[in-house]
Amino acid sequence: MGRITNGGYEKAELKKGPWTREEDQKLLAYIEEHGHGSWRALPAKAGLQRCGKSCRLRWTNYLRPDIKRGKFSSQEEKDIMRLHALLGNRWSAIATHIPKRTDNEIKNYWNTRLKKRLTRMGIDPVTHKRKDAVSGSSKQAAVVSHMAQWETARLEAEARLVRESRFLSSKLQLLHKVNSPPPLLRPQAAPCLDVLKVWQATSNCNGFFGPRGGCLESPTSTLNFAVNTTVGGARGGGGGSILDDDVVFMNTSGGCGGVKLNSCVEVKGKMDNSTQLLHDMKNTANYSTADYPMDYDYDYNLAGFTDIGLINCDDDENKDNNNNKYNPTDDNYYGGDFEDNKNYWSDLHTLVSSSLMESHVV
DNA sequence: AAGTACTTCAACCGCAGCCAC
DNA sequence: AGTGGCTGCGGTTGAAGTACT
Repeated sequence: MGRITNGGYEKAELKKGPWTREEDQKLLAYIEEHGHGSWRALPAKAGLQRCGKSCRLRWTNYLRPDIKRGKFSSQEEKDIMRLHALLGNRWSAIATHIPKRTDNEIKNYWNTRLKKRLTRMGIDPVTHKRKDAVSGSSKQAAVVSHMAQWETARLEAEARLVRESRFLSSKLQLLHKVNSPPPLLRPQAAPCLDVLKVWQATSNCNGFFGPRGGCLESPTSTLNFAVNTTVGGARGGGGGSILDDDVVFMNTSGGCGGVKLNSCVEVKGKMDNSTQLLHDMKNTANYSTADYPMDYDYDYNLAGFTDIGLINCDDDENKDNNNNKYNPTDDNYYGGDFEDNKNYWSDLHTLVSSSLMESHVV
């Protein structure tokens, strides 16, 4: 090889390719003992002939104890569909909303299965519209764009929280060292300023708001990870305290068509629990024209989105593959081969697209 | 049984962005 | 402001597994 990449800090003789059990054990043992700290320094300390990047990837995508492996549930499929329709190929953002799944796993699942199924149905997996349909109206495009903007704003807020929590994070890691168990860092439910959460919350579906309360966690969610690393006590259950930090939420004084999203996302002060946060978000979701922070010239009925998750949405349907209630990745699960599942996918697509089309009240 | 095509997914690559200096 | 270290992200690859002929 002899190749030096990434600015030259990754040396050439490092091992590549699949990880062995022994390597996994070394990495796990080291992180359990010390936390990962600097990924660059980790391989030498852990006795691994790998680059830090490879170690990070292995940990993030495979070894972390809070990763759910195995087949995706139908609820997860639907969530991915909705999120992809909204966010596009922003896998890390999507992973933020799919508990215990990594961005890599979701990306693979999309590329190898969901995208193909949509394509075979004549649905453009990029636009989520039927290929023979007229290319979307500008309003629909605006809706998607604005929702993506909203999510972007939220992610920016997340990033800021992460930055601001780093100081505390390092201190807590020290505490972990003293008071084991060390940072196996199971991300607990972190409150999430999340429009999708609102959709779910306003429906009867148990999706993102599981029995534990608002449990939006992702192995790759920097917010979740950081928040939990930082706060430790920021538990789910909807009532857990969130970071003692500024909270971003929607401007409530914008008025219809008046306020750009960027100006709407602002620090409004400190909020002491996610229940309050959710309450505010739900109020926002009640599409009061005056409250809704987007600047297009029609009302945007979020309630339309809540319907997306309602098919097959009872808890029984959401049993994961561990109890083998169904095999959601098997095309046969929905009653035969792909053609037989057309209804399922058609319904899903209809919900995704119709909620975009019909969700505004003219 | 053997060869080929297809599928899956762990892992890699390179870029972008953040941060410290 | 510029630079380098480092991490995170999305696209891509390729080995292994599976299905098909």
